[in-house]
Amino acid sequence: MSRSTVAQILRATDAPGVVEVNGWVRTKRDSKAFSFVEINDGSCLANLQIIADADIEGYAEAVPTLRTGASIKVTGEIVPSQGKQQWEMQAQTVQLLGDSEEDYPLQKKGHSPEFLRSIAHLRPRTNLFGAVFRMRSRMAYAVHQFFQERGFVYVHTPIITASDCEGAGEMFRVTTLDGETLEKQPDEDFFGKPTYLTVSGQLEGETYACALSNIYTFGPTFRAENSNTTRHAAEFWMIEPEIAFCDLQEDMALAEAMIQYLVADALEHCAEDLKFLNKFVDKGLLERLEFVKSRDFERITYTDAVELLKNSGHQFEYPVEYGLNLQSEHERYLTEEHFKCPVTVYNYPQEIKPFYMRKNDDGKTVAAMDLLVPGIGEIVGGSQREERLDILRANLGEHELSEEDYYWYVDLRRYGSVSHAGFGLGFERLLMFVTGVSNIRDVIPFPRTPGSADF
RNA sequence: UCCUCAGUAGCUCAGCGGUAGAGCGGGUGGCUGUUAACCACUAGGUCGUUGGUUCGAACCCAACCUGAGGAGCCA
Repeated sequence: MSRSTVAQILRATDAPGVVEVNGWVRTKRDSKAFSFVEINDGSCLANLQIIADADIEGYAEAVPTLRTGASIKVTGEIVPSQGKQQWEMQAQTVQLLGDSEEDYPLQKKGHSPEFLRSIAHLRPRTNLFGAVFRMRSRMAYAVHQFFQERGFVYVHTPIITASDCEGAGEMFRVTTLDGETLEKQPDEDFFGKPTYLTVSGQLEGETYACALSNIYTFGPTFRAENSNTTRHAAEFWMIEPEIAFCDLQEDMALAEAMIQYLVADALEHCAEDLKFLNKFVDKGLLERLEFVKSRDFERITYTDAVELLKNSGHQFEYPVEYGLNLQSEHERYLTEEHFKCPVTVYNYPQEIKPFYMRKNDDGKTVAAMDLLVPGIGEIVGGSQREERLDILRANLGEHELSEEDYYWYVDLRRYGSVSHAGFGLGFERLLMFVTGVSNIRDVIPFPRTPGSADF
């Protein structure tokens, strides 16, 4: 007899016969002579309903005291259900694998996401988190598929780094020294110099793009910002492609194509989970995803966006002025009110952007872009990189950065420099967009946020 | 970091100055096909912490802790 997953059984077109299945009890309903037991093994959203007659092997030991959360092994024949599901199991034997104590916190009823965060080790057993994390896995696979199909090379940039990708945020210090030694003898540290957890693999990624042409990274990223919002985490996963012989227009096109590819992949491969999320989490989800999949994204320059906002007649809390950063409310207006679709804003004033972004011919702006989506805001940030040696050196000076620290980055411009561009896509923000889940802490298994690193 | 709101049973919440409540979950019993099953009975609480006001505080005041939402920073 073969061991089956719930997904294999429920997706069968022909009756699978007698099988063994293992899982965790979601709910049980007793009658006098038999019990209904529903089990879930995470292989899909739906449960398998098991009919356990009171006289089968193992019933007396296992079933009467069976509680939600317990793990069981059941064998039996898969038969058409008399109820609303297609298949159910007529059990022949049942065995308790692991009892669940009576204070098991997950109930059949809905729980708040805040409560479920406090039991992050058990929340994957819920429908919501099962759906989210199956989709997380599928989206990670689709990211690789998207780039591999296009001939991109996957590069593992370092987690521990001595270089700061300016503009990316505060860094976590990595050290083996105690506080006092760290202050007095920093050169005695493990690496002989101050080191940090990476805030971006971009600078290292550029070096590989300037050799392998098209590369991407996909790995954990760390920001020590004291950010307390629904879309920031101290540890998150980021995808950073870097493309040689590429300008900003191509860069934007790649970012847009990637979002559409991932949305289409989710619609095709996560239909059951999406249907659930559409029903219980975000009623407009499926409609929005279908829309994003098929419709071209909008593009607007920063300068035009500022004009548009100024002339919108809309009262904003914060001022709209050339040279100021666009606030959340401005970005929301663009993507949610005005265009009502994803929008890429590009060509930002150089004063508000980091040293490595390429100066445009107007002398005022740099070739930067942010891709904004409704409900979340910025999901992608990218730019064409400054490939001209003299201008890059001048930029370093203007930002009071030392060329010594960045010598290897500058070298790329000394030996066969080429135009190149790239972007960073926040994997969790993509997941929020694709699942409709509104808090980043609910799309990463064990979220790390200021003051919180449990589990 | 700033602003706002909230902490009462395992969970969701009611009570808002006068003896601590409900539904669900748990336990016990019943029920021949259920689907968040149903019916009956039952156990379960330092009302976030500390201090204050009051004859009396879950309730009013202060500080702190924890959580959430918004802002900034960004992915």
